[in-house]
Amino acid sequence: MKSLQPVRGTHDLLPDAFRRHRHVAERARAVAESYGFLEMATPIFEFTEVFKRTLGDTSDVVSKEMYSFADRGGEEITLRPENTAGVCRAIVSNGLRQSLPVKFFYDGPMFRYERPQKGRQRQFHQIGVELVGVEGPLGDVEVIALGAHILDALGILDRTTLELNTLGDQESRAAYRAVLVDYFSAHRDALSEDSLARLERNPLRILDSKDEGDRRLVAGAPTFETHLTGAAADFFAAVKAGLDTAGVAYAVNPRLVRGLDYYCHSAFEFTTTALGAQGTVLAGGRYDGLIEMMGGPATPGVGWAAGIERLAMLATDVPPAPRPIAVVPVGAAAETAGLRLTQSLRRAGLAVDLGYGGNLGRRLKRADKIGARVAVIIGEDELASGAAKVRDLDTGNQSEVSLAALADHLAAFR
RNA sequence: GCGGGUGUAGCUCAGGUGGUUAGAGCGCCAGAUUGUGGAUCUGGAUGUCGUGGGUUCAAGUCCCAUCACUCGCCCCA
Repeated sequence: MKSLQPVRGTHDLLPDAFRRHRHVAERARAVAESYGFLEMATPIFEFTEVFKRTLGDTSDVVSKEMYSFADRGGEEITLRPENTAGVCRAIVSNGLRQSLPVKFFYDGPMFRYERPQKGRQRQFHQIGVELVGVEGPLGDVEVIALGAHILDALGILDRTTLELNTLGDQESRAAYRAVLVDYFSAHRDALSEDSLARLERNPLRILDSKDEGDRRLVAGAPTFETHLTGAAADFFAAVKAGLDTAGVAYAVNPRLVRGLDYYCHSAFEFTTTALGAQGTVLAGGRYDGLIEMMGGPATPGVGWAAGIERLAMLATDVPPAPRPIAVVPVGAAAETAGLRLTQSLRRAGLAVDLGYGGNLGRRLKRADKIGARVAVIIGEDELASGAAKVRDLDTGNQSEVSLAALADHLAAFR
């Protein structure tokens, strides 16, 4: 252990930050449920094979970003870098192919061994949805519309752009890939170093290169549109028409490409310019071949994931911290009565903070600092008279309320 | 994994060309107010100057390494 620092790229979530995260997750869950997506969870680690077989050996996630280790039994284990593979594994493991289609929502930590920067951490959190067992474009439309709806519920939809593209079916993609390789190979000397590597591993990736020279080449490159099979073109048209019907605005970006092997047909990204180099806020696509790659029967699927940290940085309307009622006992005799009173108020459904020590002034100061709405003061006088002092900490008004009537009186501050 | 920037108190930051006891504001603690918070006033404590080496009579200041953060690339949420 190196001193008392957290591991690089990991962060503590103290209450203020945690409240933002929780707000994002809760809003998202509520909207997802309104679309019929049910929350579920898979383990945060899986056999390494689950990710290796689905993400593709050449993807950066597999080749350099996985937290992998051998456990005590010698099993090769990996902390999940994303959750789609785990959810699909769970569908097969639990025999859920009997109940397709399934609609899942999830929320949890993911792990990637990356160089941290703004909006990028080694342990981060994602919410996401997976719709498995629907092969038609209506599935894509619903999943994308849900993403837009959640962003809207978080107050950030108007600061994002939905970029949409198609990666076609197997046939289209193979044909286009071959044409692209020919084109870029002919201009090899003009390609950037990064793109030369892409040419070997994932030539489609060259399309969204940020390099100036690459972009000039890309501008003259053959487009995917002209290489789509009729079926793939129809599928894309149906997705666009569905989004129009659902009232979801989008911009077709022919250069949008996904890095992971399992995507086909729809690829989409909600992007923003508010997060520096990390523009993607919510992204996903269709992955019809994934379960088959994993060793299961061919099963279509479509879904997306969104980074909670990124969403939390953009979210508006984050609720303020709750304001408790502070019970302030004065003097040793009142401590017991204070505890008894506190517990009875809590059982009545109120949020109550019991002051822990010091004189009256100190305890009121503490009550003020934690944002208490009212302070209930009980000392010897109050015990004798059977009525507590109730002090409104916003206005400074103070009144006497009989102990028996306290819970009802305070109900207004629940 | 590659390149740039930064690291001084809990937080935000000052500390010309090395020089003796390292500062401010906010926050924190105490008192004015031993049964009344917030405002004000008075007083107090902050700290391995990220860490480890080196140069020097002398290092917060210069050099090297390392760690962390940060910006960009790769890639991605």
